[in-house]
Amino acid sequence: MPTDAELAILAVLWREGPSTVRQVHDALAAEQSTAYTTTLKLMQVMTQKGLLRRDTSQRSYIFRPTRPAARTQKNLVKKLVDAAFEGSAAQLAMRALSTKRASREELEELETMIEKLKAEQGDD
Amino acid sequence: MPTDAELAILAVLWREGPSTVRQVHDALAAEQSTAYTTTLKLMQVMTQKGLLRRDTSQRSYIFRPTRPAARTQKNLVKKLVDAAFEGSAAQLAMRALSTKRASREELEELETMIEKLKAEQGDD
DNA sequence: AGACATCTACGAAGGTCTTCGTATATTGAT
DNA sequence: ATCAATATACGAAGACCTTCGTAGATGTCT
Repeated sequence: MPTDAELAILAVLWREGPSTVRQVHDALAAEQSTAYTTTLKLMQVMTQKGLLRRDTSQRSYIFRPTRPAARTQKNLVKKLVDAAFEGSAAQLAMRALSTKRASREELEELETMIEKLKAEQGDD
Repeated sequence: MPTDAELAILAVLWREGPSTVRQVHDALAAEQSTAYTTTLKLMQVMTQKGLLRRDTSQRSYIFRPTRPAARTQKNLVKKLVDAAFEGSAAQLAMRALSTKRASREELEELETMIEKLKAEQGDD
C-alpha cells in the first residue's frame, strides 16, 4: 500500500508511462518542490518494496509500476470504503459525486455501468 | 485530516454516537487489540487537534466528533480523487462499484442522484 | 586529458504516529 | 478506612516517512 508521497510518483507513472527519475521529478516539480535526490530515494525505496520495477540497461534507469493502476486504485478504494463508509461502495460513490463535478459523459458512463450491475444481480 | 488510527475512532463515533473512551475501545477491540491507554491517548491527541470535543462533566468523559461525518468523508474522498484518479469523481465511483457489490436499492439511489446531477448541469 | 554535468547509492536527521507503562485521582464495595 | 477497579494525564520508546547532503561512478564537451 503506497504512502502519499509514493502515490504521487505512481500517479505520474500511470499518466506518463515508464519514466526516469528525472522525468518523474520534473513532473512533480509543478506541484511540489523537493530536491532531486528526494525523488530518487523514494523511487529506490519503492523499488525495494516491490512497488516499482526498473530497467537498468540504460545509464538513467527506467521505472514502471509493478502492479497495474486499476489494482492499486482498487485497494485504495476498498480501504477507504471500509474505513469511512461502513463498507458501502455506493455511499462512497455518492459522496464523491457530490464533492466534485463530473461531466455529462462520465455520468452517463457511470449510469451504463450501474444498469449492467443491476442486470447481473437482478436474476431472481 | 485524520490518520488511519484516528479514522477508526471517528468511524465508531459516527456509528454509535457520543461515547466514552471505554466504549470506543471496546468497539475497536473486535478488530484491533491494543491497550486501553492507546485508545485513550489517541483520543486525547484528537481532542487537542480539534477533531473531537469532550464533555467532562461526568467522571468518564463523553467524546463526539467536532465535524459532521459528511465533511470528513468529503475531504477524504477529494484527497483520493486528486491523488489517484486525476481528479475524476466518476472514475473513482466506477472503481468503487466494481470493487464492492452494492445492493439494488443503493444502486437505484445512486441512479436517482445521477439523474439529478444531469438535470442540474443540462441547462445549456 | 581535464572540467563539468548528471547519474545512482546511501546514511542520517527530523517529523509524525502509534503504542504502552507508570503515576495520580476518583469511585464503590466490604 | 482500606482495597480494588477504573478514570485521566503524560512521558518516552519504537516504527515509519520524508528530506537532503555527500560520495562515487559515468558520460560529455572542449
